[in-house]
Amino acid sequence: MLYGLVDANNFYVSCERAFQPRLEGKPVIVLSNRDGCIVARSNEAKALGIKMGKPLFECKELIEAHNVQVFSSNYSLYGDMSRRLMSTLTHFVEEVEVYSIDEAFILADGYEGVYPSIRGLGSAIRQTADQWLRLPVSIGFGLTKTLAKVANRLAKARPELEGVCVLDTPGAISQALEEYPVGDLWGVGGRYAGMLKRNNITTAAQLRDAPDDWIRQFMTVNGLRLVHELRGTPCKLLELSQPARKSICSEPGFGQLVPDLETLTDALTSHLSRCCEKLRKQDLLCGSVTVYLKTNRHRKTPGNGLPVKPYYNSVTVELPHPTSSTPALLKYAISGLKSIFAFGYNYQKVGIMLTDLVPFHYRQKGIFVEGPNEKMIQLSAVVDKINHRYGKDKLRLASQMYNPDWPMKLAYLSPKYTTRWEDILEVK
DNA sequence: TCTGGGGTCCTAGGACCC
DNA sequence: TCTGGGGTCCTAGGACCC
Repeated sequence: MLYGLVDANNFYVSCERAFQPRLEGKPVIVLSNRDGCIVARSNEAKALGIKMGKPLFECKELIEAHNVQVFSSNYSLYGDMSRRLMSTLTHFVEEVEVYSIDEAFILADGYEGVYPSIRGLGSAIRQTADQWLRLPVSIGFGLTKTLAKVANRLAKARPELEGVCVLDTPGAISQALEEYPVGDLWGVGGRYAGMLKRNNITTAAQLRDAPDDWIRQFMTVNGLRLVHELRGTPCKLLELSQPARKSICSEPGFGQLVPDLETLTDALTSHLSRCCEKLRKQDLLCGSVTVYLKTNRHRKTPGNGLPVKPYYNSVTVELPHPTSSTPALLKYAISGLKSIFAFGYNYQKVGIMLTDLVPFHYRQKGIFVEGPNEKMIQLSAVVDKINHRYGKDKLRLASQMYNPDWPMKLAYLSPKYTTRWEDILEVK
């Protein structure tokens, strides 16, 4: 039995390319929400030295000099392509864990009769993803999820493997781990990588051979699980059903600095509406709401170079009973915002987080307080339906002003090829 | 002289993931 | 001028209980 990790290469870029073949072979990048940072790059863009997470404006010159093709995030398209990719996988294996928008773990077991080898299974998946979706994917197989991750990265890095890497023998595993930088392991971020380096651990093999007590002490039980997985003992199993969400949040920036409570309330209403839609879509109720407010930490005062008066504050308001009604939650959110608002700052973000989530069917009426207002919840569901049909925010609360001056930065958006009738390609 | 020994719950902070 | 937006898990320490 082997774990497999199927990962779409440069996923967002590949989604754009699937519908615009002229982008093949050219440097392409995709931006974060509101066109702020670079979140996906084609191999050609990577080769130019365009870094992940860099703000767009810092790369302007490089982009113009090399005619890099730029796209805003088109989540309708990426989400739909992701769903199609995951459903393609179920044609090959029974057990699929959707791990992220572009990755899935699979369990490859008992397919020897169908495919000549595990490599054969991998190649078949790759070929089908290309044929059905025009998505390039890489596949790694290993004794554990962590080893499958390692194999996946090798499949991407070594062209001679043709997108499929199998680590199923002690020799192959050891050799791979001896050359594998410890910082590239799943579960080792910048902090741990630095700490490990100071202790002369630079390869995955050295980490695998470190004493358990030491790992436990400095990397907690998560580190210990990682080490056991490297040794071939599965500690992270396939999660076939999506675990219930524990929180839902929204904290997009404004794209400009905001000093007044009125505009903050407007933004808060908009974020909350978004969160509540997610909440209802997942059939959940929310028991408490946290609001936070912050200034821009990047902004510096000219002259001394110190950050402009920073401010951060947050407040959590518990609801008398869980609800998913937008107006009901908004009342508490706005009272929270008022309690932490301070004059004299230019705010960059107002964020909102819904926590204490419970499934809708758990709702119960309190003994001394009224239960969730069923009519208000039904009303919100109707609003969702109407907005789904006629467009985002067609129906909205009055405190969410309609402000056409706000620059909605999505300058490079591609059509929603697969989810909007008007955007479907025509074949002539 | 000698000053108990269990628990639970909550929060903040730190690490990580895509 | 312009700097992403979601999530998860673990631990230590404090408050409180009997």
